[in-house]
Amino acid sequence: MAKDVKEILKNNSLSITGSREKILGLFLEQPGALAHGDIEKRAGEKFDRVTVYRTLQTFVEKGIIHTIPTADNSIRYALCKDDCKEGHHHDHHVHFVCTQCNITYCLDDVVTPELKLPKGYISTHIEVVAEGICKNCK
Amino acid sequence: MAKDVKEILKNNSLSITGSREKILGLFLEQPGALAHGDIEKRAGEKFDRVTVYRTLQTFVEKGIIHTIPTADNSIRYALCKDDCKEGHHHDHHVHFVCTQCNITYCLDDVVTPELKLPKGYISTHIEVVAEGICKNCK
DNA sequence: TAGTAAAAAGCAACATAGTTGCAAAATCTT
DNA sequence: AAGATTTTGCAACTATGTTGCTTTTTACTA
Ligand SMILES: [Mn+2]
Ligand SMILES: [Mn+2]
Ligand SMILES: [Zn+2]
Ligand SMILES: [Zn+2]
Repeated sequence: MAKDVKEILKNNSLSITGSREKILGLFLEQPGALAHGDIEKRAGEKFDRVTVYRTLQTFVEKGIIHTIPTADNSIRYALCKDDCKEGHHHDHHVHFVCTQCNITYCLDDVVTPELKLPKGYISTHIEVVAEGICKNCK
Repeated sequence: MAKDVKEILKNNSLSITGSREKILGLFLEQPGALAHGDIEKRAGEKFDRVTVYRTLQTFVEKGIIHTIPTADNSIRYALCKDDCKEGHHHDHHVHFVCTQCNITYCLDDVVTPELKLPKGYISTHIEVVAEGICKNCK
């Protein structure tokens, strides 16, 4: 897994540093999304808060992770699929927040539905976040 | 102002106070949603920050306004329709954020679509936020 | 309409979240 | 290994949100 981390960083022309390895590793070793707080708790003992902010920002810009808006106003981050490139994301899938275990899932196979918007509205991007009970908690 | 501020407050058994009149008035006198910052800027000169927080919280609890999650992690608030009651919201509509004028619209006529979730996932609530250009900006 | 109980507002202090500039340290390139 | 470049850590700062307590305002009733 540590090898994968370095490869992903290289593929995105990012220099290999401790914080990037650690934080990217956190995403790879578990399925759900992570809130900034989670990351800070699990990586922030080794790294400065500012470094965590800047690392996440870099990963988002490079298309390595994407953000997920949630109702409680705490941004979550999750790994992108390979087709996301620098400055251009393609994460057109639905997200699911379990109200029991509080895990946020990327439902990669559930495509964002089409919407019939009123006349004059042109949408470039649609975010869908479902809330409920996940397969492990029911 | 279509509806009377005082009447809405009375109907929700809320006492009539300066901050509640002012803040509810802000929502009634314009079509879009308001971020906390907007409200503080436009009402906060007369009232304490804490009062603004508590007033918004009260309005949400009473079903007078609802929150809208957005990608930039700043909660917006918008008026509910009449069928929202204390402790029980029914705002199952799509929201639209214009990337040009930055207004957030409640598209009351666009109902949240059904989703085919993977086996085992049971959703209780779905949020849909579309981003793009609104009818006034195109 | 004045008196009173209850509710809300204001204030201060605090906690958490996020940003910026800059010097020191680490990484990459040759 | 040396130098150029990038990244980090630190400090200081702004913004956002919360809590306990006192004063003020509101709603109600005598
Ligand atoms: Mn996702
Ligand atoms: Mn709405
Ligand atoms: Zn769960
Ligand atoms: Zn617009």
